[in-house]
Amino acid sequence: MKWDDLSENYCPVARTLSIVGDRWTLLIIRDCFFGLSKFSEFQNSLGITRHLLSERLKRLVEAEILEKRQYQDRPPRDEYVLTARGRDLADTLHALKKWGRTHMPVRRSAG
Amino acid sequence: MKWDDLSENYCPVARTLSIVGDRWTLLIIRDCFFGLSKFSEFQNSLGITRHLLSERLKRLVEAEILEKRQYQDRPPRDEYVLTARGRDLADTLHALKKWGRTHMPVRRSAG
DNA sequence: ATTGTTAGTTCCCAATTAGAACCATATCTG
DNA sequence: CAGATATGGTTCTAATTGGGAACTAACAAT
Repeated sequence: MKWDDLSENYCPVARTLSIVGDRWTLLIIRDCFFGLSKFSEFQNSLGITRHLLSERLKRLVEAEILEKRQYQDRPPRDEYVLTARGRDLADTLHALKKWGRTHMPVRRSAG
Repeated sequence: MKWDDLSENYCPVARTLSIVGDRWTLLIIRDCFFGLSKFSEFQNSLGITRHLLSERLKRLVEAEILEKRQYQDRPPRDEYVLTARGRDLADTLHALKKWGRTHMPVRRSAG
């Protein structure tokens, strides 16, 4: 199956998943909602390899979910920030959060 | 990264994604909401290989999102139906659907 | 000039996925 | 009963994707 084909699927769930349906993407977007924006911040937060992070960020920029912005000149530094489209994924993240809290509570050791 | 480790993550989004965050799982669950329940129904709907479908269904049963039920004796036939836990993923699917409709509309040919 | 930092890219090996073939159980046809 | 068909898988091999380390580039600090 080619996942890009899903972007033309009749089902809107499938179309959305063609962009955010892989293992890392929604975690990156979650981090954006937490205010992270720099390459190294994502990397430290997620433990993702630079290789994959680079690729995923590129896809998210192409999908106009993130916007790449140079925030300083010397040295040139970019940050990745949510677009309006990206911010609209808040509902999805809230739903995932709610399900996790309800159905996968963390048992924490006493104390 | 071992995705099973995510199930212990402090973040409920990450915990949820440890189960449903791969490429096929949410599409299978979507099909369950549409009323599909048999192995071959999922296979025809998704174009997934039997191998992967088998593996994903097993994981979903282990995660108690689907329940495997024998619905006839001779020949023995099973169906996979959503549990209460599984039905609670409705919000997530609705959020994905809404985003897809809004941000990835299908351009259909005229007529 | 050397070291450090950020943001990547390249390379190679491991793990996952795809696709086809195979197997088990049971029904149907004759 | 033999042979064909259907469902629900498992097994095998090849291709794709992911992981991890090393390398590169631009610049700052010392």
